Amino acid sequence: MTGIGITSNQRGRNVAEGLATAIHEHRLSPGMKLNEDEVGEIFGVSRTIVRSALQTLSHAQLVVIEPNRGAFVARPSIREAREVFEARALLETRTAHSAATRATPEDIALLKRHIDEEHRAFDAGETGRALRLSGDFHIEIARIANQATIAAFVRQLVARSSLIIALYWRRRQATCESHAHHALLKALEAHEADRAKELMTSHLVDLLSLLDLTEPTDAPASLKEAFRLP
Amino acid sequence: MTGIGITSNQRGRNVAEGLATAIHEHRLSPGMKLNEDEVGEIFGVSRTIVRSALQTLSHAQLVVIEPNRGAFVARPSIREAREVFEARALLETRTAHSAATRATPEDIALLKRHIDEEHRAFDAGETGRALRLSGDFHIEIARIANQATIAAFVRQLVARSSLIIALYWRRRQATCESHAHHALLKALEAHEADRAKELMTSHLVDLLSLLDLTEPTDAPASLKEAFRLP
DNA sequence: TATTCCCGGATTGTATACGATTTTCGCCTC
DNA sequence: GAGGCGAAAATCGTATACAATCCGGGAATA
Repeated sequence: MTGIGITSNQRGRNVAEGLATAIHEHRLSPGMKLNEDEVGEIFGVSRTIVRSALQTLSHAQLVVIEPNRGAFVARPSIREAREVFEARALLETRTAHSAATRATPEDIALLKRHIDEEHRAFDAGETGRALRLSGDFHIEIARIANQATIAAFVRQLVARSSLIIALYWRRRQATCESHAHHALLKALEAHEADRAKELMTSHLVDLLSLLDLTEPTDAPASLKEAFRLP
Repeated sequence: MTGIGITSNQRGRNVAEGLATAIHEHRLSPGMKLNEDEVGEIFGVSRTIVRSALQTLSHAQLVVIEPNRGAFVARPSIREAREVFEARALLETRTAHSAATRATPEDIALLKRHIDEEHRAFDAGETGRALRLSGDFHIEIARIANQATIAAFVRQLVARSSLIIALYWRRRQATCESHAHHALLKALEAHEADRAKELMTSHLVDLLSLLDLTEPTDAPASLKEAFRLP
């Protein structure tokens, strides 16, 4: 569930999701140019559809459209990085709290499977997929909280976090992640709302503190290889 | 500043703003069909631009696009109404608090002028404009809080509130509004952050409690008359 | 009269054509 | 070799054409 906003346009939605997933899995890096013809060729659609998808992504702030110059994968500034995590702390303490009071055994089971899969992906060296799954964990909690409006914001912020991590994450200890998620899961399962809230706060503070918020190095790459085409 | 998300498309942006303002001022009612040709004719642009604008508005959840059926001004459900005000309470307590610590004399002066204009519009019987200005007051506070990420969310929520009010507001005492705004202003001016926070909370709770959250009556109308065309 | 079916008009979905703008790159000058 | 200039190529912005879909109304039937 790598959801962006609601598009009516089914094909445009598919393209947007494809690009978003690639961004979440760090196959597309911040700053990369998204040429309309090229994207269209990759997904087998016309520029009309591609433009619709790019507009969708720009609303989610995953993409920046520069007039007459084209669309680029967004490069969140240091300031934006802080803002995103601050907003997440504000919103996700709420979702964690609410999810703890509402979580059903099925929800817990789902989250467990999520963590397992995240672990497996990480052990298999599929760091991109692991990263995406780790974001999905937060989105799942927002869904359980049963507040669609806030959940939509969280989805957006998690997506942007993925770009922030791509830009500012330089250390390699990605393991702490799943420990924090496991602790959160336990709190949710025991319906300890206040504890879940605190765990979420410290988890997000941890994440932010692990970032190296200095000017990022450039990391260009090719669009086609992100989608494994010749 | 009736801002929606960032569109590159300048013309599409203008159309989106025009429609959004009309929604804020209750000239376009929830459920109204937004025919692409008709909108295009009103703004003097082709359907390409209109579609872009409608997509923008659908991301802001001011418009719902039903595949193969067209775009309609959104009709927030009772549940959505509660969710929006709950999210606003969460986000705007933060913006109020932060704005109170940061507000400069210029900010205060701007807010004062805002309230005055709101008053004037209300006294002049321009309830639509008064309504929009009252929303802008909240957006201005979010701007002063200097947290662009949260401010963008607040803008969206304020815009949706306008639809909610159009649907569920049945009493006629719109006066309480500006009293609450005035009290808030005083707290901001005195840098009483905690007080500003509490005032904001109770203001939003008040607003929600003044709504009649029962199934709304239909209120159809014509698109062209919303823009005063023959 | 109520119901179903089918067709024509209206409206949306998508591709494509063409003008506008930017980018690239060879060439000239200094 | 650096820098500036200009034309060609690449790319984006918008309108329009055509296909796909939906909607409403009238005829046929029971």
